Amino acid sequence: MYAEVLIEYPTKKIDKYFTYEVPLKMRNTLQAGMKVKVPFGSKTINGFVMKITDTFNSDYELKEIVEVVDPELKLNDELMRLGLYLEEKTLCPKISAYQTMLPSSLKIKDNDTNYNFYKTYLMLNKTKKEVLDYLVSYGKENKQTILLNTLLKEEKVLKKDYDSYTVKALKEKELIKEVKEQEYRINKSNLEGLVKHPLNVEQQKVFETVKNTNEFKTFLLEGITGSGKTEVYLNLIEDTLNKGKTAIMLVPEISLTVALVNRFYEWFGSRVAILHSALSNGEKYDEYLKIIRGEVSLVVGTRSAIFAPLENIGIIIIDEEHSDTFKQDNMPRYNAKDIAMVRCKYHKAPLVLGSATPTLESKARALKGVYSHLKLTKRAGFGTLPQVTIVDMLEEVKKKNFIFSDELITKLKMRISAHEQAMILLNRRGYSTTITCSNCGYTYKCPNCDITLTYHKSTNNLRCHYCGYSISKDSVCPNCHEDALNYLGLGTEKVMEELQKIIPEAKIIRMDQDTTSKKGSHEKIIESFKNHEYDILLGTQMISKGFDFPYVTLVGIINADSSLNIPDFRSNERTFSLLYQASGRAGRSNLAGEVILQTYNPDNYVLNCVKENNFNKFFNYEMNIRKILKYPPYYYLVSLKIIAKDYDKSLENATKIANYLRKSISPSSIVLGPTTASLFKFNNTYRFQIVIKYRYDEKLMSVLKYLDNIYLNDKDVNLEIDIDPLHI
DNA sequence: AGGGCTTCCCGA
DNA sequence: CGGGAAGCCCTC
Repeated sequence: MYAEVLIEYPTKKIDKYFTYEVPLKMRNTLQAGMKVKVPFGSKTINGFVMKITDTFNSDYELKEIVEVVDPELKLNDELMRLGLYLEEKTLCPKISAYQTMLPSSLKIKDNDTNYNFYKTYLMLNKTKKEVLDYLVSYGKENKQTILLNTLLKEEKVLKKDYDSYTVKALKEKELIKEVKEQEYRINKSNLEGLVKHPLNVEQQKVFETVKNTNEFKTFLLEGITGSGKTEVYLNLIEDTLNKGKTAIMLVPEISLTVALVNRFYEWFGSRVAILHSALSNGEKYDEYLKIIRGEVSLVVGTRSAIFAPLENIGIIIIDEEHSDTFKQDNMPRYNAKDIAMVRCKYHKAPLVLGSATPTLESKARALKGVYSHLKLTKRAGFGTLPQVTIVDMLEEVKKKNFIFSDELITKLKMRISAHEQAMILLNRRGYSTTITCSNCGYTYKCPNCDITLTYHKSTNNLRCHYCGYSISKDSVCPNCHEDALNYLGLGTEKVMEELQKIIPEAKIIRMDQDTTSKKGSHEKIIESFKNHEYDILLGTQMISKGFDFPYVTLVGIINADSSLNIPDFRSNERTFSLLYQASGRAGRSNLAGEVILQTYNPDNYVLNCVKENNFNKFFNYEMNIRKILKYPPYYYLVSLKIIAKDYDKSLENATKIANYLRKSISPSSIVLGPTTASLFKFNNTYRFQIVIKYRYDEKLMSVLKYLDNIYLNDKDVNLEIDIDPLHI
């Protein structure tokens, strides 16, 4: 008996089957889909069993599998096939596909850690009568008798709640014993306070439509902000679980969705497992065990939760389907939406994609009838859509208002004195984005990347937001030694400082990457703002996502147009979605909401669509651009990045690849480039990019595979292929 | 990926 | 002629 094993080094070079002999003792237990330890070269490392075979015909000597890492964590047939699909579609090593599916705690480096988690309990070691007799004869009361009395009433108690001396004494008298029990680190029962809001007519209709689907079908649920999509999801999941099936619910980022997750615990309690990157390895392992053991029927999580090893899936829901986070930007470059489709097809289950601002791809498919189009057009409850005002900052600058318009300040003051709350969004962290010397023109730049360094005042240093490089700031220009350093560009730190000066009575809290680096800090900030400990929440786009603050009546957006200038064909779409989502934070209760967009381009079409709360108008406008420029959803894209330490080598190879592509793929496909990639110099490597636009190209995949293979063996030049990239 | 083995270049 | 760095190739 032999096993075909993949070695756990995620490199294409050794991503092939190695044959091992299965030792006698494993012949009944070993199965495909299990992790094993195998001798490889000079050491023992993790491997992954792909196949069990009876025959082996080659002449080299085989080694034996050492042991099974964790026989419980075995991938089922569906996921094994999904791994091969992933390799095919994203050109990733097979092993990295399987590594994404299994909890990272089982990767090589943690080889010897036992992730099972135990708690120690104390129990009586004698009959109750014997203990009672002992207590009577003992006569007095002390810590020991208190513990014994408790154990007469309760079967077991946690050891750590009692002092070790008492426990030791009673153990020596053989009156009590210790027992260890495996426990899950996350242990939620149904949270208190469940309120099931009755569905309104629209919600009910959506619910009924999806609920009665017993085949694979993709639904696009387009619902305006505050229209109660979550309520529909909860009902659909409940219905699915009642049918004895399981469900996956994907959200973009869990740390920002604590309230949503709690809502799931309220409804489904211990039937929920959560999976996301902020969990510790142990927590992930436990949640995974619950799923594998069939103890939960609902998995709520981020991107990789789409691989949850559930059986009998009855529905998959992807909330905020327009979010970029569903696509992984390193190996394997998969999109959870694609995986969801494959899994739903396999299980003959419906897939629900929900958003207020769906991707153009999804909406176009819905309009074509490829997806079934569902709509929620009314805010549930009291809320109304906010009034949006565009403020022309060119006019404000004439009045010497460089950051805040008069209107925004007046309204902020008004809202605060009315004891309401406001949010201010600025999509840049730090203090100022550039420091330039006005004497010699020197600008601080990252030595590894081709970008300016951002100044952080709180730490008094300059940082590269790409590679993390940081240096402390000098008091004079490091080049000409003049005291002429200028702070250009706005960051959240500076906006906070200025705002506090203008409205000293306001209690402001800042939320961006710098104030949320600690675990649980998101939650803390959100909680304290929700409890009205602050008047203003100031932050980057992380404050725009799905929060529900009933007292927020004003949202101000500084530099609303800044993200329009990013050279990416999706920047309009992203800007619209960001501004629309942010606007949606205002006026979610019976208090009317208002949004102020500050911009230097007041006539911009995208901003005016936001002002009108008109996604359809934006959609039609943007679709037209995409059609003319041959971008998705009219064309598919592939991006190739050629990365090398040496500039000439990078360009030379990029040119070679582009020429080869033009010759080899279908003439109907378009090859653009090579051009410098958007991050041209990053971490001391030079990066060129080629973009392929195609509609249908039979040869493309095999050509890409061929190129990918060639560059495997080139140690100087790296080729990264991204199929259906979200950023180019 | 990482280790071991070969090759290649330079010094006294 | 030796040593050390750099390149190459194998791992079931």
